[in-house]
Amino acid sequence: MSPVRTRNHPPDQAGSAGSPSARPPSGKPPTVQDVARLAGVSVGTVSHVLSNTRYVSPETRERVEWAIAQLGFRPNRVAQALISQRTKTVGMILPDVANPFFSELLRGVEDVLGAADYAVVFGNSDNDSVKERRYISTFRERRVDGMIAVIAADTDAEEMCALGEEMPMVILDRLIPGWTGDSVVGDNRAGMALVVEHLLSLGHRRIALVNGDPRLSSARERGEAFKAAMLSRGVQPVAITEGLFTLQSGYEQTARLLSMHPRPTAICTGNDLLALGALSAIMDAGLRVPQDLSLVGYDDIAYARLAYPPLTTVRQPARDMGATAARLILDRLTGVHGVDRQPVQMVLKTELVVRQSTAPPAAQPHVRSARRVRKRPGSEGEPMDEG
Amino acid sequence: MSPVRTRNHPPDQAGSAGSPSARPPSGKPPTVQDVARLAGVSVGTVSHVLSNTRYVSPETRERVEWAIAQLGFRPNRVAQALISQRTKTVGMILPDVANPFFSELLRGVEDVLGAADYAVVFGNSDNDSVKERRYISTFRERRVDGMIAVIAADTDAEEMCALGEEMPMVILDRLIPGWTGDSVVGDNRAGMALVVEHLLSLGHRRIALVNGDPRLSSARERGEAFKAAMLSRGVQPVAITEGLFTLQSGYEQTARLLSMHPRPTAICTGNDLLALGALSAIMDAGLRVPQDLSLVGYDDIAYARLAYPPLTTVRQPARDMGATAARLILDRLTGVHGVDRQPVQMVLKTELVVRQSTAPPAAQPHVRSARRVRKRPGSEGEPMDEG
DNA sequence: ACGTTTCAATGAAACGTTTCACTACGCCCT
DNA sequence: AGGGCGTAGTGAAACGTTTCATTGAAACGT
Repeated sequence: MSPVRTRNHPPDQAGSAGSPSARPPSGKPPTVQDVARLAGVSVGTVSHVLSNTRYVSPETRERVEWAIAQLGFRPNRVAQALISQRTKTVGMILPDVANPFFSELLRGVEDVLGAADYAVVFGNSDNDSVKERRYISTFRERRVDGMIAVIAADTDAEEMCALGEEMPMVILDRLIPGWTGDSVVGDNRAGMALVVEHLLSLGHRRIALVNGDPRLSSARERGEAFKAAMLSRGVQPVAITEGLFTLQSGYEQTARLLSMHPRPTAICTGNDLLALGALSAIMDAGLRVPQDLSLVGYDDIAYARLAYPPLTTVRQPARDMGATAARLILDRLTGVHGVDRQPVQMVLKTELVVRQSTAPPAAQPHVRSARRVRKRPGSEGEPMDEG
Repeated sequence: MSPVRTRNHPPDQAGSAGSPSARPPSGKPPTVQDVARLAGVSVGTVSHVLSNTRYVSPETRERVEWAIAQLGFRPNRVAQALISQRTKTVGMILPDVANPFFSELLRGVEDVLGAADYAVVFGNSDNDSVKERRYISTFRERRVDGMIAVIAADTDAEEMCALGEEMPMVILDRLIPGWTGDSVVGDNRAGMALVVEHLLSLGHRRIALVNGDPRLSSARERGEAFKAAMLSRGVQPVAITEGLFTLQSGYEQTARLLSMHPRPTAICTGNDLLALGALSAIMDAGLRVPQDLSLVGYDDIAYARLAYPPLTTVRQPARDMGATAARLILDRLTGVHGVDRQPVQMVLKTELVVRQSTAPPAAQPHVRSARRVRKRPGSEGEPMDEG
């Protein structure tokens, strides 16, 4: 049929051509050179076959593809990256993958980038801007094509902006004053407003807020929205306390609140970890949720629903947020707009998920003896960490 | 003091030498060439200064370091990788980062590898061997130095072994028959034996097991250990059911078990997600834990402790397991033993964590009307996913 | 004074791709 | 017949490092 070229072995039999590991175990993986030699063509031609970069005659193409299959050749992406100046890699910085909210973000990021044949490298900053800087530095040395970051509380804005000038970058979940590039956040103000609305409409008037670190925009915005929503309805917050976005901090802040007289009838929190910590403190105090006290979380991590009682909370579409950030990066990297489209700030919708941790306030709050005393978490050698 | 070399600008003033961004924004990052030119030396010398690969005279070294600082030079790791054939990158495959057990593993891996200046790239297989294969393939193209994998249920053993021949590889959490390379697992048999021991000594005799996919070694070993431990004490399991390691599956399996007459007095589970699902089913049936039924989890994910009641469970040192796997990889990559040391199978200790979901069985199990009926999870548009 | 050794630094090759300028060749047109 | 042209393929340069053989100079011994 096709004239057999004579330079080298033609694909005489398709017998072993389908087997991807038919190459001799020569130690090192085969290169385009090997393929070119076996197919009897130049390396340029092999490259063009691989990347569909130019027309190659059917016979030649077939020979090359046969040689590729024969050798089990896989292009070396390191070399590709060096020449093309694109690693098809995106770096992600987040405080802690073990935190369910962040791991959900990461999952969303990886879903989108993985499907686009990008690799994700990530680092845990532990909310420490020094670690954060270190990861950013190695990511730059590795020539990632872009970065997605959930920044620490004390991250330097100028530094980030400078970085944003250098490569596509998306700030995720937490804004930073002065950042003018792409960002993806949940609608913190709307979310917290829904919470306040919910509690007020249940009849609560003595409402407190247990919040995270107010240097984080997420905590700050939720805190401000809490105040604003309360005041706009003519209700004064009974207390606003701040700490970290951790179980431990939730426990401690709440324990303090519970000693107020009179007690709040409802507690809002800056995230679900705080709420779960609060729940422990409330139970340890011998109080019931929601009969004695209503409690609301924020984020709707998977475990909010599994708590007892299941937490009323504000759902943030964490996976979606991650996916959106990834799509923004991809858009800059491969999109038609090019790197210099207008920066966008995506604010994703949040919604109130009413479960069983909220109810109308008791007619008159009463102190009751501990119905069932749990040991304080942190005893029996179980420190309350960020979980 | 030192004779000023005349080829180029000497470091006349240290004034701006400390500022890392003193270079002109020339578009592309500076290279060793630029540094060499500015310092008036050859690129080879710059390389030796950077990697401490040979003695360089103090004056020359100083000039080079000055030039590096001046330009804000950072070595291009892609080029380094190409020439050195080592990317200082490790690939990790896991079923789902959003699963707290796996994200904890990943955290452990990243802690160790990040500290050793390795980057971690990862992919979610969703327990699908096709996706898994795809990630493995791209990781190979990217020339990762090694891989750590939590494999899917139907992963091909031969394929993995072949891969293990090619690069350092550690199998994590789930063994695979025929795998002879490094592996890190928790001591599933010992862990489950502790559970059985605990329940028996509380007086339980009607004990059931709710398990995950028995094609996974983790599920299989726990199941076998359950049977063995029971039988060795002369007690027959009342039921062993299998499904997936998910909340949903835990709910469904347990719901079925609860319709048995007489009911089991205790339920063991293959992991905490199953246990949390079981907990929902039990509460939906109007039963109390531990008064009517004892329940035990496995893994001790962070949320086991936050459930109501806090779960008695077997603690697996997930972060440690990840860290150990990472250290094994590092040992092969940089260790004194070299790549060809004997493979090791690390079996990490597990321990029973007794919380409040277990108690002696009621004198005579009775059916009681629903004390408090929770809506079945999965209603109100909240599917019970893997969480 | 001359050959040998040591030392610091140089310049080119190599890593495995992509891309670009070039070539050989057949074809068409006048 | 000869020039122009489109086509399929070639070979070398380039990417930014590391490494290795080489060089030039200074030091040293006889």
